[in-house]
Amino acid sequence: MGKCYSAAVTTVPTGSRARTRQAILDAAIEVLSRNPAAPLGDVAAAADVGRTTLHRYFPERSDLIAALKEEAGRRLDQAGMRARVEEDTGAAALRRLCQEYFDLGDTLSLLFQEQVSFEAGCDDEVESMVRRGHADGSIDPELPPVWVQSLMWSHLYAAWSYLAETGASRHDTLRLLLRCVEGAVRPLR
Amino acid sequence: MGKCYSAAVTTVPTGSRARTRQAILDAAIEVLSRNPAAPLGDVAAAADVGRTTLHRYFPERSDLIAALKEEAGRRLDQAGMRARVEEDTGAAALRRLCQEYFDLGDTLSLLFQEQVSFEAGCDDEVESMVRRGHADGSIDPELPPVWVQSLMWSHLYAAWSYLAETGASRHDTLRLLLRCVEGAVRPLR
DNA sequence: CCGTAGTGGAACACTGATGTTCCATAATGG
DNA sequence: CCATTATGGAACATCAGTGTTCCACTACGG
Repeated sequence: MGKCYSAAVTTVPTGSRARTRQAILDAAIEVLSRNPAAPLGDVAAAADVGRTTLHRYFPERSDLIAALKEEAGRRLDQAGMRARVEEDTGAAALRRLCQEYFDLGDTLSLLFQEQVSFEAGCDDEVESMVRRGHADGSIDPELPPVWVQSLMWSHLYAAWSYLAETGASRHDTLRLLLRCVEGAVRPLR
Repeated sequence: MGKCYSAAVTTVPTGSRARTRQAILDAAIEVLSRNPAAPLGDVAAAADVGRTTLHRYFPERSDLIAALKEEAGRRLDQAGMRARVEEDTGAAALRRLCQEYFDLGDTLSLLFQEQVSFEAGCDDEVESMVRRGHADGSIDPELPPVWVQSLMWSHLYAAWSYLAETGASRHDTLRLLLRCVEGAVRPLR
């Protein structure tokens, strides 16, 4: 909000354009995360813009989807950065990554609903994180990196749906999430 | 397959009708589990029937969906029966339940894709199973039953997507699944 | 105060999915 | 072998979402 882009030389959004564009993207994330087949009119309404305007920014639905993937990818990357996955034990890093992803909220739901494959997320870093966990004994060596990744996403999904179903607090849900991921990946004894 | 219904008095499927109907349902599960928005023509094609025939059995799309929910619910129930969730420790029962659900295959994917809420599954039995686990020390009492249920589903999702992504063997995937559910729910020490 | 950028609304053509009707063709059972 | 039953295909009207065009309105900066 209120972020001010210094005008670039190329055809880059002036203040107002950027704001509208962002409003549309935010609305799209919110609406399409609940129903991936929602009509564009609904997105426009949620963004508080006319359908015409939406088409002005994203001529075709696929353009919007593409921009959405990009946006989600960006947020995912940022979350990955914040988690500093290369520090500490593998399990501790995984814990931080889960927390950061958890905080993404609707963006997360979008990733589940749409086909935005999770490969988007920095695959390699996660893999090396898991391998480090294997080595330092914080992650069971029997669990392949890809599996751990799959596991993390599914736990995030669990947490998200638990939140939606029970109306539990974000805080408690996060605790359960981290507690169970920890238990799932650590060596059995 | 080959199940023979004794002709009832009311308008009940004769042999052939039942078979066609079932073929359509099976195809619908397969097709719609991959793309919930797939056109009915695709379902008909997968079932090796004309679109006309499909409409003869399910006049509207919503009718097909309803029948699908019913079918999925039935299979879910059967799986629940087979798991005998009221026997053994809570964790052992949970383990069996996971395995039975895992074996449902496409039906499972359908449950994820469609909005067929998981409440369909025998909620109460699962809850008492978890409570039993709390009591017998095989499931961490800090984990609410609904959370455990959420967790189970998400692990099943993880397993399914892992299978799809990596082409790992069903057997190995199941092992990972059970291993991690076990670790996730058992008391920390 | 005027010009421009950004916008919204109405109207339109187009497309793909849907649901219906009608008819011709197997298959099935008595 | 004939009547019933189940089916597939073609043609059709309908509908919702999409993408486009055009015009009017507003805000804002020079």
